[in-house]
Amino acid sequence: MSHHDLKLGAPDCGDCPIRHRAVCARCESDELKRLEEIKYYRSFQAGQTVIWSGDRMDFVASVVTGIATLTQTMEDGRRQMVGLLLPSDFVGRPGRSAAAYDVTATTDLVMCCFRKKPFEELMSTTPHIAQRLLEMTLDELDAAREWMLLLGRKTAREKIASLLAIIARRDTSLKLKSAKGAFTFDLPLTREEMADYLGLTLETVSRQMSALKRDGVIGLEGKRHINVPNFDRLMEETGDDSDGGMLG
Amino acid sequence: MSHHDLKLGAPDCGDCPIRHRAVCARCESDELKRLEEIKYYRSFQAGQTVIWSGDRMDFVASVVTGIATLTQTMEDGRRQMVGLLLPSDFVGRPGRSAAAYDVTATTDLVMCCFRKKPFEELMSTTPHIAQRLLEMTLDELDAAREWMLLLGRKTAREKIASLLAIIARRDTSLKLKSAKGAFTFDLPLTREEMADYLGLTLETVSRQMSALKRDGVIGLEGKRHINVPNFDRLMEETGDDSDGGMLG
DNA sequence: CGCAGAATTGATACATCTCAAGCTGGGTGG
DNA sequence: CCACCCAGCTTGAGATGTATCAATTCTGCG
Repeated sequence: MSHHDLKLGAPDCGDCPIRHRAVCARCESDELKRLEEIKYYRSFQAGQTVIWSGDRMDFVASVVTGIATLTQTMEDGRRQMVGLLLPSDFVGRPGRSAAAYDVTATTDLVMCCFRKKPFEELMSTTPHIAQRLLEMTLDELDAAREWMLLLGRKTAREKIASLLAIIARRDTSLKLKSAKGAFTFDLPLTREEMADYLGLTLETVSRQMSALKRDGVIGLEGKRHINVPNFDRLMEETGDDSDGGMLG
Repeated sequence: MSHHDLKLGAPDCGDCPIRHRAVCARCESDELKRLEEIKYYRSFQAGQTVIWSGDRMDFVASVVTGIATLTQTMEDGRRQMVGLLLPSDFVGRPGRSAAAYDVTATTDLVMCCFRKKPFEELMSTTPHIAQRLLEMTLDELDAAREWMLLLGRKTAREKIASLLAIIARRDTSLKLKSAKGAFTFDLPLTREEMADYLGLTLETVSRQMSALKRDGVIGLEGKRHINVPNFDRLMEETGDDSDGGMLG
């Protein structure tokens, strides 16, 4: 364990910022207590690898703060991001001993880890964890299918617009939003990471970002700070249905 | 309900060909009994739509025999397949009232349907169903991520080879296989459906099929009957790691 | 100041798409 | 039983979007 990968005394679940959205969301206080016994925090610096595909993985975890990515790499180096993990998202698969993907911290990252064995035992005895995990997994599957449409059928411009909309929407659901109008956020990804998310090259990402700026869809301050004068305009560029598709 | 969409008296779960792989795989006989009370069979002809995206969906179901697809369609008609449902696969999401995707029978299809409300109640009381559904959903998520790599980074030739390998492998896991060597199967998809799966046009699919035939990777008898003289050769064309990635 | 990583921009190559013209095989009606 | 028909498929020629290769230009930081 390097000094960049710190195991920390974990704070109380009661104070946890993701308490109500993570895999533990539905737990009663006695269940929470049992989780606390098997949990520990780990921190990673931006750019650090959390785990390599194929490595033994003896824990599962929730992202507490920061952003991590799941990527697959082909033998010749082609890379595709297959997961973007935000606070409260879950990493690892109960019942699997090796990591299936590379997990990387793209920002400074704090994870709440559970030793896998006891976590699995806990899962089989307390339905609340399994229920919540099922719900989260179904949500991820829906997101993956949306992503497949993007990868298979959208143009480069639509892909960029879609990614910006996804990040903007997430940010907006946390912070408050100036109704309907302009707002602002920071890109948590480099151009190359955006390219890996979208199935493009970083040059194409750069060109399309410039094009969206030239056309007034977005504004750029520095490389990472984006402002969107008109969210509806951005949405038009994504190619998606206007009504966000109510799934109930 | 048209005469092509028949509701049938459902046979006994004991005789069910997917009993050991479907969502009911882990159920005890008393749980099975309760499932039997809320289940009914429906049949569809090849080409029929099971349900349209956005429609009210008051059941969930398992595919018993045949093949169905999930597809998303953009306003201008671009289509992307996001799921390929084989016998024992599950359709529908507990806790959601509307279908999120178009579901279509690509072959004649028999589904074992459960009324959604009672199914959800059953799920919350019997952990075996939820456990199995979680496992199946995690498998689907892995498959979706594999698919994302295909869509984002593989060439047309690699996409075709990958799809053929997937179908071949599935067929082989059912039927017996002539060890390592040549074998044979039927494509359950039209060229257009293959294109929708792979994020290509049907012309590109056709050209690459011809190229793989010319290069001796596959043989074609008619349009749909494929034979693979050397499975390893086909695998080399997929671009995937040689060792099938042990996930344990 | 000046270096290094990140990003932009340009010129060209190439894979796939698009549009268009035939082919093929299985089913149907005369 | 044959001719026709039509959906599914193949093949061709040319257009186009994105990748590739190659310079620059930013930006933050030691």
